[in-house]
Amino acid sequence: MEPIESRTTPSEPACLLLVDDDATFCRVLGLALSRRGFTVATAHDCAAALQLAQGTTPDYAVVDLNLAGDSGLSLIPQLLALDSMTRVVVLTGYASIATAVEAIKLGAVNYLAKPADADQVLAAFAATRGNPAASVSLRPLSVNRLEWEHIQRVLRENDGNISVTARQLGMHRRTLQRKLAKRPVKF
Amino acid sequence: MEPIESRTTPSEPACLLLVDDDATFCRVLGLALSRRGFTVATAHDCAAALQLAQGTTPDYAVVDLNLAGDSGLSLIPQLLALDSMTRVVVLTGYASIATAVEAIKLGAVNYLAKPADADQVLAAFAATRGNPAASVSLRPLSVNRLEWEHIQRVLRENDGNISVTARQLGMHRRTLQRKLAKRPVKF
DNA sequence: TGAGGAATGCGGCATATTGTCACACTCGCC
DNA sequence: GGCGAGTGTGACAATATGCCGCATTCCTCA
Repeated sequence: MEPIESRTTPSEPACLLLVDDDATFCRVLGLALSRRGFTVATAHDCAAALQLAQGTTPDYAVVDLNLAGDSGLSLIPQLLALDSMTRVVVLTGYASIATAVEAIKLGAVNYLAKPADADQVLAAFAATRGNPAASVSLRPLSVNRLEWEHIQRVLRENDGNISVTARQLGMHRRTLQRKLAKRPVKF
Repeated sequence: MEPIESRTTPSEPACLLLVDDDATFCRVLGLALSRRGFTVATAHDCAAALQLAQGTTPDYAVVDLNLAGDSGLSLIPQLLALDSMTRVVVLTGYASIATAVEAIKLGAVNYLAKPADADQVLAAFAATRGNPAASVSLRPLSVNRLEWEHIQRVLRENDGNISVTARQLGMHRRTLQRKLAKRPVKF
């Protein structure tokens, strides 16, 4: 009901660190976030992320888990060591309850599964203990839309390999083919 | 690989509170845990659980989420208020990342999805920051799993209102009911 | 050069899921 | 009491899916 509260102050734009090894994803989400008033810095691996964070400690951070090399999980305490006030949300395409539990224990304020848009990320930042509804997005994705996004994302990660994707997604290859054949993405 | 470390001391049996509205489940898991050296007390709702905890503050607690009436989620801070040293593990048949995040934020040390046996529960108690007992899978969610997570999240946002949730999800109410009635976790 | 191995595209079913309608019931409310 | 909204359930047709098979292409490797 209430509008999403922006945590940015107009006089002083909040600094946000975006860590994801997918350059395209970084660009798209980064642009969306900067349009919402954040000063966005992006990094594609842990080392670069830390270097950026040491330069200007970010107020917010969005980190992917499956970075090349080590896990983004280890980045959480490192960022918090630099500034314990940083609000870190984990955003990953390889979501699992186990890593979610770990991420929160390590100090992340929230945990999102891709696909997620900028508004969902903002809502995730706003989440506080005892106020779970903070992750409320005004319009949740329809299950079909969500499925489509997810399929596209995993397919891309597998370089378009339909067989592997179908296996990972727990569906039959024939079924995946048929879903992909249907161009119209249902609302 | 390494053997599960029991946290019970043989000289002084640890007290464990088991909260689940399923009487049969309580009996089976309770028996298994008591055989492993715990003094087990069981409760089927929040009120009874709190009453027991006020009598003898438990060292460990296993709480289900979907108790009749209010959520077991609210039980976590209440138990910790009585004794902040209590190690609380959430064990639910309707596991989702959203509730897992909430549970950990509220102070639970771990979060398990049913079905889980006594040994898994013990391992969950032993889990500490940086030493995740749970296996971290680096695999994308199956579409079914993703759908389930999404449904649970939206359903929670709507305070369990099935009709509204179905509309937001773009699926028929009847279909949502059938999905919810079905076995919750599919790989 | 030819034999695996893996992916792909597609047809055809049997089975499972879903959409749709209908009906009864419970609440909270005016 | 009547109204609107939500819920649980059954029945049935329309789709979707799982699962087979087969032909084809593209690799790799001996």
